[in-house]
Amino acid sequence: MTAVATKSPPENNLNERLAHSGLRLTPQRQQVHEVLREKTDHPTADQVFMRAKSKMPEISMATVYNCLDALVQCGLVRQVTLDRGATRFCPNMQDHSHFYCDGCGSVFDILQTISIADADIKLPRGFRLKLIETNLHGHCPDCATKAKQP
Amino acid sequence: MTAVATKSPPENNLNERLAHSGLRLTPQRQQVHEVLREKTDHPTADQVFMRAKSKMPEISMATVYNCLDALVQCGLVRQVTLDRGATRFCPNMQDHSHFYCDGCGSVFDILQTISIADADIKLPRGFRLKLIETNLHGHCPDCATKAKQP
DNA sequence: CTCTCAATTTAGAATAATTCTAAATCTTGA
DNA sequence: TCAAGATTTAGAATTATTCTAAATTGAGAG
Repeated sequence: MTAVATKSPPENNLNERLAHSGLRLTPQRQQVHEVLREKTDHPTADQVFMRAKSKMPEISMATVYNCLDALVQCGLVRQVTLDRGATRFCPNMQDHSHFYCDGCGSVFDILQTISIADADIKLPRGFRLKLIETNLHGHCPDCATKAKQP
Repeated sequence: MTAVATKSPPENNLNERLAHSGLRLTPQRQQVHEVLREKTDHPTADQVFMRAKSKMPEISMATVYNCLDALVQCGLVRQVTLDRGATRFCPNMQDHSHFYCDGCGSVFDILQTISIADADIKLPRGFRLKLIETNLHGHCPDCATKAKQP
């Protein structure tokens, strides 16, 4: 459902969203947000740290975690936990799911997904459903080929 | 799809499944499997370790991880990663999903789910889909109530 | 404009989760 | 009975995340 989400305004959106959650717009939060939007390859906190650091050398790991948490809290970033490894972060808030390759661990964006409306999930009384996270597991083309003729 | 999974035979199933993946049945693997079936509350590796240890005091953490990996590999146990915390383990292989409360972090089993067939996910050429993991996020009844009047 | 307060950032220590290592033990099949 | 390979073990090592306390920042009051 939900036709194409209202095109998210570029950057000013950030300030608004933060404010709405009672958070301030800081250069660090801006930087972290930018890093995520620049390359949407589901980086880990550590990768975000390194990328942000190249632009803003004094930024610290703790701040990166703080910023990521702030962005998640105000709904601009999603956390993606697919396996035992580090959590990844995704700035795409449009409905989409992730394909995780059990072979090589790569993550692929899959635009198709299952919306809350379509799913028609019936929860016990009192539960408030906010988000359905759909993770697809299997083999990517490369690993699927390798698996056939080892 | 897949009508009710063939009722899994009690324990002998374990040997069969392990063998099928070229793995041996060991007392430790048996114990870990038992621990998981005893209380299906999605324990972390550490919790499994403690429970197994109470029955088999010499078992080590490394072995617990080994056993869990073996059980996952041969399809008797599912890994559940819902947040930044430790991975949880679930011995219920029937289709079901997990509800994760963003408020208190509790995990609830939700029997309803979306099967591969129902979802009708269209993947790019070459991808092999093995499993759809559906994680529901939101607030459990307790936390939903608290959120209303803070 | 200056002061104060609360929010935020920072470095580094601390903790938690997971993996690795090398030696000991066990199992299986020849 | 033996050899080879699988498995377990303790503990070290690594990785991921959180915590702490001090320094910095920015907004609003006066």
